[in-house]
Amino acid sequence: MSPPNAAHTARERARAELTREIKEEARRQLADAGADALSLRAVARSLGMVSSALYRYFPSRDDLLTALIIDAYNALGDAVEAAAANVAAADGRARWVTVCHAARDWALANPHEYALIYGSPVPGYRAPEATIAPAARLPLAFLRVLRDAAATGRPAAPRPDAAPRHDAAPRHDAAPRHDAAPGAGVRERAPIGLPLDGPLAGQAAALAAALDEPGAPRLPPDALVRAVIAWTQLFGMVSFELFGQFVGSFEPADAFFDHAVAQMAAFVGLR
Amino acid sequence: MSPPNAAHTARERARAELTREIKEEARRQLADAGADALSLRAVARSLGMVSSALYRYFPSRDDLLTALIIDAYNALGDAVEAAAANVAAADGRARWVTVCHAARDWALANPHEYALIYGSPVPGYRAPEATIAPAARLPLAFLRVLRDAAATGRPAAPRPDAAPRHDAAPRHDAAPRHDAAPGAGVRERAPIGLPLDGPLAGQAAALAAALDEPGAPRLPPDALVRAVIAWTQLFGMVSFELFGQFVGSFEPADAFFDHAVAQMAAFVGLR
DNA sequence: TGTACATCAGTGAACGCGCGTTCACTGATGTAC
DNA sequence: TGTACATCAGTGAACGCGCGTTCACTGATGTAC
Repeated sequence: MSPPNAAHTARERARAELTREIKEEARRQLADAGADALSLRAVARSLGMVSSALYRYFPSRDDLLTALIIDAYNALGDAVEAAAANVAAADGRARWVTVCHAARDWALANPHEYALIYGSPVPGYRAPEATIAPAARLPLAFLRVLRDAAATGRPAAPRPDAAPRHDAAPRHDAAPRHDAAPGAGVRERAPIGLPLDGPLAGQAAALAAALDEPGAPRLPPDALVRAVIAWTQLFGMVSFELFGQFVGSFEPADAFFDHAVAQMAAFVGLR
Repeated sequence: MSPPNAAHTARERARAELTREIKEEARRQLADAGADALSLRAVARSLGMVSSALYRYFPSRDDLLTALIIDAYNALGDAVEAAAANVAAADGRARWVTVCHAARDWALANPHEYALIYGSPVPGYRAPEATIAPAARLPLAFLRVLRDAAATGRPAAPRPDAAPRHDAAPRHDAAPRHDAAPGAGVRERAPIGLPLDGPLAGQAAALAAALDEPGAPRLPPDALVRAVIAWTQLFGMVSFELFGQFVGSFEPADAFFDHAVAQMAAFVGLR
């Protein structure tokens, strides 16, 4: 017997295959001309079909877009989670660096899919609920790095903002990293630093509670805020790089990115 | 006699007026449907003209887009420079905060123009050279804040990453800020912190040299890199806020933004 | 101040294009008995 | 194993739409003498 949820009949296999091919071709067109230029007719043409045939697979252009968006979030989520899995949980800093690079690498390799999910919204398109969970995978992966480091690593020194040891900024290569100082970890709470004031403290506490997972320690609100700051920083950099704001300054941006990621690691308390 | 460069004849006045009106209407359509949906025909229709008449003012759709992009960069540049001018040069931290808020305010008030210049590139559109100078105004304004603070302010304490004093994150309001600690300034160079490694040090030094202005002290490469990191951070946050990535977490983002700006101020050495 | 000519703004029709979506249809694949 | 019917994929034509751009034109505004 074939695997449980697999398609059995020729029809089902053909359908799954063609659905995949349609999305592939659509992604190719995305890369050529951007999301707004994505056209059902052009996709159908490339596949040697008549445009109306696509309606057997996606009820409308927006549904195809939604599928691409979900796929993109999942591809990025896969990349980041796989990267995190390659580094020991206790080695928070190395894991952080690896995960940041995985996100950037994916974005550079798939610039139009990146633009689709992190660029300006497609006019007239409203993202449905189904995109929320895949979209959350990346930020959750980042938080997990912090949480794991806090749970398994050695607590960091009391001065969170003090300079990390003088080492070269991490090289960016494919090999998994296990070369950071053993026992590096995340501090449990920032003893020094800007305190969270009124409304932010409330938002952060609520979000931390919403992110509770059974068995895992709750992230301190301060750490959560720092993580979100780092998250925005990461995507600010990637967007600038991809969308051309670095032209004439830090381009190529590899060295800048390495350095900024190291700074961020210190900022979120990983050392 | 009328002012030197003013239009004299009725024709010239009418032309200037209509050019302005076309751009205004185009901006309105931008706000409705985004850059890709910007249509010469729709603009003409709204103005009660025939579409071909627009070609007397802009030789093509792309030229109209370019004009909007340049206007947007200049509007943002105006907003930021005006904000900076409202705070004493020596009060680096207050000036930094003000300038960051001015940028965010402009973006929130003009989301589609923001998307036009800081969002995903419009497919098929290649920004001409004429956009470079207006685009540089904002980063230059930020650097000027640092430079002025370094030149006129009191040098900061030796521990750059140490916590600033425990004050509430700055409130975000329209009034110019003069309430920060007198004599606050920027440190001349980060005595502690991640050093710049090979390629980055070279890039940063070259960029610092390229930014030289007669009479002004050259920014240390380390400070320049920190400033650029802060710049990407700022626009990462604004983009996330505008493009909807904060939905369900730090929304509204005011408190988060205030806090992050304060952290950034510390990061770039302003206190 | 008046006239003759040049410049320019705006018109209206047209070209050629591509789009998303609907619909009645044909023929192949799958299912129940 | 064979037959009758239901399901589904893909076709081809059509609807109605909007777009950017070109072109010959009319009539108003500006300029030189």
